[in-house]
Amino acid sequence: MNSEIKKRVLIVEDDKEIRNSFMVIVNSSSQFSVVNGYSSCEEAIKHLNTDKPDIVLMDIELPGGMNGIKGAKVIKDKWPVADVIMVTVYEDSEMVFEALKAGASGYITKSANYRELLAALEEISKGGAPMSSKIARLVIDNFHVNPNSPLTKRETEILQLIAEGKTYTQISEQLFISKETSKTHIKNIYAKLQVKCKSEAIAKANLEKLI
Amino acid sequence: MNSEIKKRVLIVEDDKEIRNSFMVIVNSSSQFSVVNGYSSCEEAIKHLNTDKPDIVLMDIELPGGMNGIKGAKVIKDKWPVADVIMVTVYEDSEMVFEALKAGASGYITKSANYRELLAALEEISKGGAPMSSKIARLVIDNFHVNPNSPLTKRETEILQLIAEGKTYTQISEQLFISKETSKTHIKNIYAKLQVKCKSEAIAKANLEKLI
DNA sequence: GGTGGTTCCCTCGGATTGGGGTATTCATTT
DNA sequence: AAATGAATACCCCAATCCGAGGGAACCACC
Repeated sequence: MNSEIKKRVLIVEDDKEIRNSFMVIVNSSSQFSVVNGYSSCEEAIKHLNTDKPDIVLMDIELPGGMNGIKGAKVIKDKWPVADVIMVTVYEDSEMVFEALKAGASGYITKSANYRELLAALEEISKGGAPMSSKIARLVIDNFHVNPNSPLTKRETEILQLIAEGKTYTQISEQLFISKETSKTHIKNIYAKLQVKCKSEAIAKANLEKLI
Repeated sequence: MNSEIKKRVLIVEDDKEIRNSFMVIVNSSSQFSVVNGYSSCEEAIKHLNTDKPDIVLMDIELPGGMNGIKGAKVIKDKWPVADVIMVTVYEDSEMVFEALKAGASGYITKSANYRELLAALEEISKGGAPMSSKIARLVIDNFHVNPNSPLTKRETEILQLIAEGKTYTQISEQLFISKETSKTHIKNIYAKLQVKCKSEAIAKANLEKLI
């Protein structure tokens, strides 16, 4: 394959050994080539316009001012065409979701061998989202709504409308019921969720995936 | 491998040919065996307690009263230990998310050959979430927040609090600003999003992934 | 016949909301 | 030096929304 059309890979990783190891692996491929490697996000961000990466391998646990999450956000902001793959030692649930929100499209561990690393690059190149089984399941499970909701169908329906910020009046209009009925339902929701205002109800509903 | 510890696979698929083909493939594996195959969710649900499936292969486009989405919901409700894999011809975005919300843990196409089908079963057995590259990316992209938000940092922060149902007063207390300042920010948010109440703001924010 | 879900009604006062202005400070940009 | 954008703060005002307290009817499913 001609080097002109090789995908440009940028590596941000503070551990020099890992960084070099990743560089060697990536450069060994006919499809990818490393355009640069940095030990901090700040440096990487400075040279985005000249590095022009297609793919960024971003360490999450970075020393100094900017961690990988924030780094991914800035990079996606300044150079949106790049696909970001997070590289981490932990598969911590909270961190995964923060990284995804920040714009990451893949998630691999530092223990990845050359096969896994190249597979991830290939996967993201063809429009996929490389990640481990565990993380895939984590992400998918995050969509599941709680099947053990204490709320009735109608109450859930109304809770959804509350989540959209609808007022009593709007809810009653939308569901073709009286305003008083909406209020009754909401009172029952409050009792079941043990909350005392819309705010708390929505917060609790999101927490327990009731909607 | 002893048949006693084979994973019990249930197939719900109205097309007899596909159903039989899937049955043969699954039974050819040493790890899995088909406990039953039905052409409708209703039938499958009736026999859940005797079929005791570990994995359910569920067709989405099912004729009659109950489609696969609703079917998955009921099955996860009545037999929660089962992992549900949706089987479909389309990779329609809306349908994917509905299926995931309903409790599905995997998503494969009907065009899957025996390798792909068995790979999906193995993947879900080891706690993963089998899906195509395209769907993985769809799901991951769904987490990304819009980097082109018209809102400032502070406004986004306040919008998040509104989404939690907080009132002006609560917001001002939490951010250590005056109540009037919260109002000013919210007025600006309304102007930028072209909405005129909290409800619409939240709905629009969710739609455009502003938070 | 009971239970649970959904519907409807009443009263009440205090808090919240949204719309209209204006203004200061600070940092960045031009 | 001027301008812009962001964040902060204050004023007035009317509408309504909210949460809490009751009671009650209808229907479907056990």
